[in-house]
Amino acid sequence: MNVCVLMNPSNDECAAEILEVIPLVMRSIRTEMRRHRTPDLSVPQFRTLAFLRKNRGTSLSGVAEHIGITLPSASKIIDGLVLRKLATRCVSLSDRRHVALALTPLGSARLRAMRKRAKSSLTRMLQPLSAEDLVQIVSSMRRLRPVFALRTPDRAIPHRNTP
Amino acid sequence: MNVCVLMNPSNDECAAEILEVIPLVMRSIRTEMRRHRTPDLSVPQFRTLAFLRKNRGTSLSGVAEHIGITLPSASKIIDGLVLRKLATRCVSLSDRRHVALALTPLGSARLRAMRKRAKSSLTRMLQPLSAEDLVQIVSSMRRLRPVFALRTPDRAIPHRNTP
DNA sequence: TATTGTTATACTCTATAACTATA
DNA sequence: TATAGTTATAGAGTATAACAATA
Repeated sequence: MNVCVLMNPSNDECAAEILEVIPLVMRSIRTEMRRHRTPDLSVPQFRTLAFLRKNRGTSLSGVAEHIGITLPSASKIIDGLVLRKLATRCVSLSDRRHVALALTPLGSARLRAMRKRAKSSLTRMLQPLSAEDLVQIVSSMRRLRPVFALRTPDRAIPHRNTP
Repeated sequence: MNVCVLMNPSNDECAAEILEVIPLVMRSIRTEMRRHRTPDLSVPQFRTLAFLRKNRGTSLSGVAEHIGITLPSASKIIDGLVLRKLATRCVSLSDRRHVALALTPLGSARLRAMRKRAKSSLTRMLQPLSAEDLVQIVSSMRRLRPVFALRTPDRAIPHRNTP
C-alpha cells in the first residue's frame, strides 16, 4: 500500500508529506542558526542578507516581496541589521521615497560564516543518506523551488492585499 | 555542469539546496495558516495539536521534545491552546508532577479543518508538477523525515542542554 | 492622488533564569 | 536531591492601522 502510494502519489498525498516533513527540517535549520552564543542571525535576517547580497541597492519593497513579509516587518528587520552594522540604508538618489539597501563588509562576512555553518550542520545530518538519496533530494528541491519561489499567481505579496 | 551536479551531488550541495528551498516552502505554509481571519492556528500550535492527537495524554515534556522547544515555550503554547478550548491540561494521576494533555473535540475539529486547508493550498500549488515530480518529492520527503525527526544523537532537546 | 516607507500597537514564539511542587 | 512544570523577563518576527514624505 505504501508502495502503491509511492508509485503514484497524488498532489494531495504529496502535500501531506510536505506538511509533515518541511517543518521538521525547518526547525533544524532554525535551531542551528540560534545555536552559538554570539547573537547570530535569525532565519529572516539570514534570508534578508542573502537577498541583499544578490540585489545590492534593492529597496525595502524588494526585500518585503522577496522574503514574503509586509513592509513594516521588513522595515523592522532592516532596523536590526543596520543597528548591528550588517547592512546600510540610504535614501535613494533617484526617488527619495525609496531606500537603497546594501550589505556592509561585516554583513557579507557574517552571511558567509553563517551559511557555512548552517550548511555544514546540514551536511553532517545528511551523512546517513546514500548517494541515491541525495540525488532524489536535490532533484526534488529543484522541482519545488520554482513552485514556491515568489510571485505565484494568487498569493503574491500575501499579507498586504488580502482583506 | 548542472547536470553533473545532479548526477552526483555531495552532501554539501544537497545541504545548500535545502537551505534555499525549505524556507521558501515553509513561508508558504505559514502564510496559508495565517490567511483566514478567524484567528487560526500558528504552525507551532498546529504541530502541537497534531502531536496531541497522536499521543493523547502525553506530558508537557513529551510535547517539548517532539516539537523541539523548551519546557517554558511548550507551556506557553499549551496555555494558548487551553485558553482557546482546543486542548485540556490536567494533573496526572500517577505522578502529580506531570500534566496530562489532550485534545478537546473542538481542538480535534480545528486541527482537521486546518490540515485540510493547508493541504489543499499545497495541493493547488503543486498543480503544475508532473507525476514524476510528485514521485520524486514524496520519495525525498520520506528520506528526509527520519534524518530530521527528533532525537538525532547530538542535538536532541536542542535548546535545553547546550551551554 | 498614489507610492514608499515608518511608527504605534499588539500578539505569538522563543529563550534563560528563578521558582514551586512532587517524588 | 532530582524531576516536571510554571512564572518572570526579554527579544525577535509578524501583522494591521495610522501616519509622513515624496512623486
